[in-house]
Amino acid sequence: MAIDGRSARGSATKELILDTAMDLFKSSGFRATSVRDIAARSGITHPGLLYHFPTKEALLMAVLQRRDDVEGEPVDFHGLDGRALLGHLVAGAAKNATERGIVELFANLSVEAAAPDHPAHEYFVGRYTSLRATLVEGLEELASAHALRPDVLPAIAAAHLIALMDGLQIQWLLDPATDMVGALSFYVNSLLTEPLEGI
Amino acid sequence: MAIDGRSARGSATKELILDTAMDLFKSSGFRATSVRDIAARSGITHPGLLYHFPTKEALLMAVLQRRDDVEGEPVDFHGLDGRALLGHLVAGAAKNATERGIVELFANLSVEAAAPDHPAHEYFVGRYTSLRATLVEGLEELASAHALRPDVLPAIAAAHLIALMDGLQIQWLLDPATDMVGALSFYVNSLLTEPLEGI
DNA sequence: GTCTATAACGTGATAGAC
DNA sequence: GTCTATCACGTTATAGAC
Repeated sequence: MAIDGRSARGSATKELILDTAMDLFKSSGFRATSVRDIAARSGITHPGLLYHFPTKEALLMAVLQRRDDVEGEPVDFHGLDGRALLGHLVAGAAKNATERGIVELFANLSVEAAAPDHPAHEYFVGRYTSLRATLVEGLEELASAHALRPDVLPAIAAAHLIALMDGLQIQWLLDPATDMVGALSFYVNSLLTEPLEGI
Repeated sequence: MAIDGRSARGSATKELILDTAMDLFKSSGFRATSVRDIAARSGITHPGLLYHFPTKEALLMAVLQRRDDVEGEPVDFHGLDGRALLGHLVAGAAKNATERGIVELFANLSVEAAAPDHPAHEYFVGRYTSLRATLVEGLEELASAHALRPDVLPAIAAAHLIALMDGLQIQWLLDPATDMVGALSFYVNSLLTEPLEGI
């Protein structure tokens, strides 16, 4: 809403801190990264950092929010037709398979944030609710276009798709030989009367 | 191998510590539980505990091992025919839905243990490998009995089943209204020519 | 507004008395 | 086998200089 893109989000120092934090969260995970580490790599001391972000968890939330704002990735699938939506899902899995750090981060956070008192709890609940709703919508659209096999229930298939993405990530983290993309696209195609092109 | 069942596993104090640790790991998770907490609830001091289990991680491994020994649950599905195997999978999900603490514990550990240097890494890799192999075996048996729909690939379906169990648990932890058992049994029945009785 | 210095606490782990 | 005492470290948070 501001005229220059910077003041809308905060100072340059804030941006630097956010970049550094995201890097370290990716490569080392949230819990294993200390506020001191992030501060040192940002060229300031750790209380200096805590002036900008009062707690480590506030910093985490800012990183997550900015990732959504910048990449628009996690749930911003609206406006796509059903087949494109499923294609993006598979493409997202393929992209994840090139970034182990961020997969670890989100896998860890998803389960950490299961605790109702976790600072990112509401964020993840909203993220999952929104993604699920988008998927149900896309699948229902496909159903009315007779592009879905007749025994597919959109509500259940949506839960399956999300569960497969999460669960396959765990298997892939434990054993990098796991073919996340192959397993996911096999399921996607099992929903459709006509297979998705190019996968 | 010892004559009385006790000395095979350790002293009564060890058993008490293991019980207490499992309780606390279930209710608060591994990382949020301190060695001091476990020791206090066991009626000893924390160096007293560390005499029996030299590190917190050694204690964790002992808890995991004992759970396997006592319940024989996680991967000891051998000797079951394919349909019974799938039934036990669904029954396990139903049982999990009554014990939030242990679902949180294993969900947390699965992703924590994705790090190759985690003390439980090999344990979880072995656990997943073994479960997957058992499932592939059971599904192949069903395939040769023509009990499987013709387009089902055992290797992929096995990965799907494990991923669905893990992924649905995450959704259920974030939103307890999630129907883990329904979603899992729907997938199981979608594999079979004849639906599983009683689900 | 921004940061340095420091506090106050909890953690896992160890040394050595009993 | 269990204890007291202590260590070194990481954590969040605050007081106050610039």
